[in-house]
Amino acid sequence: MTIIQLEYLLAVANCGSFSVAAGQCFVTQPSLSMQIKALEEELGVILLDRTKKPVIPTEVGEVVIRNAREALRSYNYVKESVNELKGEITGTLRLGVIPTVAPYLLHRFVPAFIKKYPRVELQVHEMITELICEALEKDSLDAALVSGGSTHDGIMEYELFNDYFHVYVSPANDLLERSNIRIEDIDLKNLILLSQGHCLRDQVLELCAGKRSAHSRYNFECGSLETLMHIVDCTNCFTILPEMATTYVPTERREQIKPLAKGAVSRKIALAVRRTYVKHSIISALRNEILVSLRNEE
Amino acid sequence: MTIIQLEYLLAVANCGSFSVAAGQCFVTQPSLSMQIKALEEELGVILLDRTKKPVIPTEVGEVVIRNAREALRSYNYVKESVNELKGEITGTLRLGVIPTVAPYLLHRFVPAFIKKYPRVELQVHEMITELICEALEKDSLDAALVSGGSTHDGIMEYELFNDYFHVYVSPANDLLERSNIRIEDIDLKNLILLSQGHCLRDQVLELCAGKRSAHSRYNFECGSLETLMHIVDCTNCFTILPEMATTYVPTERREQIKPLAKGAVSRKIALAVRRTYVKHSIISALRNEILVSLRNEE
DNA sequence: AAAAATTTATAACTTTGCGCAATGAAAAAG
DNA sequence: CTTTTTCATTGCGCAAAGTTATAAATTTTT
Repeated sequence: MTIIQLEYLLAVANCGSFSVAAGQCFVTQPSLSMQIKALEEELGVILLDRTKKPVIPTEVGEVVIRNAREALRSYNYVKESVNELKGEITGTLRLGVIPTVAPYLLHRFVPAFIKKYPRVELQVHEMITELICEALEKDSLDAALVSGGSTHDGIMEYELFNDYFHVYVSPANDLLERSNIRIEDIDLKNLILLSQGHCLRDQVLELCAGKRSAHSRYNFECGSLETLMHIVDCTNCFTILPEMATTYVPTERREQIKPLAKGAVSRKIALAVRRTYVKHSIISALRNEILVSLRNEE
Repeated sequence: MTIIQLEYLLAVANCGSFSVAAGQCFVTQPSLSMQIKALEEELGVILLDRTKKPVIPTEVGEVVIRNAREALRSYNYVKESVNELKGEITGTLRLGVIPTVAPYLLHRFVPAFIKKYPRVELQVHEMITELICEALEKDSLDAALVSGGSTHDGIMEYELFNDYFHVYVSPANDLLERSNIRIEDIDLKNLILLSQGHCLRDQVLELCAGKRSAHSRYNFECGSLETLMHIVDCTNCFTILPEMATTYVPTERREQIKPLAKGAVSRKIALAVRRTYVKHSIISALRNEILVSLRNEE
């Protein structure tokens, strides 16, 4: 049983395919297959059910995979601990970012970060919260930028800042005249939402909970806030945006942004990590860099 | 960084010598030296100070060794978990036993155990509690039979049974006439003890705490209870024995054994394991076998 | 203090194991 | 039924880890 074999096993477990896993591990498929086979022979059990598509772990496989993940974690921490002692910020950082944060935050800190830490390979993956949580637990992400409070048990969050909600109103909507809007003023019929899976959608729905009127008859559900705004512009609807997203609204449309009356309504942007995370120094460098970038732009 | 390199590193850390470590790892010394060197080069730090005899870890080395131990633990648990699932009791069990327990307990369960679990290689090491604790923490023992409550923090104890204290009196001593003896009757001047390091010695001293008279003028301190009894026999002294040790006193000397008046004075024999121990199935099989052997002989 | 022994490092050679390319077999998709 | 996809099998090459032999340095012995 080698570390490589465990890595290959986890790769297959993560993506459900020998050939895809082989690609991710940068080896050929036969090479990976042989190693998995050797591992199964040594342990004396079948770990993966190849008859199913996608390939799924057997009962024993589930247990071995769970323990192998833990083993690789502590194994990698040996190297990591040396880097920490040396004060070196080196290695790969796989960062997940939710789609409603990525376009408004990444460009603020990424350039400075990669310049300051040239020995860190930063991999950014845009994905929704649910996938981020899975990935953090599976150790296929090291950290993620998410909306606070939307993660599971095994995940820890470092709060970064508050992101206040605003209403973005169509020029054709009556609310355009108002200087600020109360939640009570909102008519769900004219509210356009992000598609399912986005935590911002859930937060907006939460915000309007208690309002019993029917949802938007348009039922536009789209994947990016930019699209959402464009739809608002050409209907008589409105949507709710986080402050971040309002920064890049062109001047001629600034009038359409209205703060929510009771200003304390916000989401908290947080840096999420596995509870037993390992890359302490890189991640604290990242956290610091994000906070610095925010301070600079205020 | 390979698992082998970490194993070699731990071997050196445990025995303080490259050549001895190589022997323990069943490879030649150059082979081990090369691997350690490769590991140091990869991590970019010196792990071992070879100028000292015995070889000691550097500051970074200490950290790496600690984390490497943890990594190997979880690594080995992958295999172990499969054995548990298969219900197979296989592998090596390194069992430490304190010297005041070994001669009276081992023969009761070892034969049955090795017969019942032929695929377990049982290695018994007689050593004092302090060394046992170190060995459990360093993962160079899997489990140990000790006197309850004498272990450190990272160690967990499964209590097995009570072992009551008795007084063993010289035929020349006045106490010989008594049917039982109170602690108050004990004159420390005539008490013979085991040598330092034995937990039984400390327990006996604890028992007599508060008594302020001088210790035995003979100051015999010996390493085995058998020797202790022989010395008692040819002086006018006495000693305190656990019940286990009285089982094999010849009939003609049985008169010399006196229970302690308040019968609740005992040590508890326990099976000690590291808090994060791994060989669950073997160890629970062992525990069970010991308990069965006790039941059979009562 | 010199000699012997012990311990770690280095060098040359051998073996083992992992990866690759090519190919076969079986199942899923068209 | 054919085509495509996916995993398994085979044979070959290279790199990594092991071995023996030997050097260098330190400790122990005489």
